[in-house]
Amino acid sequence: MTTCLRSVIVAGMDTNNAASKLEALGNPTRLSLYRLLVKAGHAGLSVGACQQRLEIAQSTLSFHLKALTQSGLVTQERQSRTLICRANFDLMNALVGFLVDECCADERCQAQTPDAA
Amino acid sequence: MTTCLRSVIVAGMDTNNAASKLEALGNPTRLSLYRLLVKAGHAGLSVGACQQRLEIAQSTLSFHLKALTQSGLVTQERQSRTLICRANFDLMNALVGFLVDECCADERCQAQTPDAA
DNA sequence: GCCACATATCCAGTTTTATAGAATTAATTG
DNA sequence: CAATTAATTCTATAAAACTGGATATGTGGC
Repeated sequence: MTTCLRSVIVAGMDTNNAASKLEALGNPTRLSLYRLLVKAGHAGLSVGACQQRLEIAQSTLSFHLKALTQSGLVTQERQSRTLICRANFDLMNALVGFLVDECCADERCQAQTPDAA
Repeated sequence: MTTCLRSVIVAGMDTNNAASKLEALGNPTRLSLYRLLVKAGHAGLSVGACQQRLEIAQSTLSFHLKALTQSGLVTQERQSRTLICRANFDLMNALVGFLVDECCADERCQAQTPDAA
């Protein structure tokens, strides 16, 4: 149905912005962590729960988690002693949108943007 | 309409695979290059044309282009003396699909996968 | 075969990541 | 305030990425 899939909105995203987010996801440990949170959905997971599942050193997890939260792809909410982590789905959608933005702008393409130059 | 957008197929993608592709896109220079090719669509662009637009050293472009082609995100076709580069849209779709795969598997979600565990 | 063109590889140097043990901060409970 | 739990920061080290100048390779024309 969609060749260039363009069904999401690109909101306030530029190249450097998007690159830093993709870089955050471009590490096996961080991607595993992110996907763990994607699966967990709105409920999220505590840092400790993530550590148990990923089986990596605490400091290593903290290092990668920091990268994901700083990029905005993961949000955190304190619940007394534990920190709940959640995937930021809106940002993911914006990122995906950016990747396919202006897809085939110089060509005919089934899924052209209405506002493409 | 879709909260977790899941309209593409995840084909032969695993975490390490996806991470290496995301890493390839997670650099401003490479992301600019990739988006240049996305805009160019099926017609693609020669390496020289990319260099003119990006204004970086030849060796630097070659370095980044190699990363993109090795990851499979960009394909190349020789036309006599020039190399035409094209974005691999199918792989991009697979990558996006992987990112949102099993989205909210542990939660109710509008766009659940039919085969999710 | 030689020359011009298009692109890749080699080779530094510099900067950035990734890892994890040890120490530290922060929040809760008694 | 001492003890406990949860998570981060400090520190060091090894590995990898990024850059661009110089050089090499492949391609086509004369």
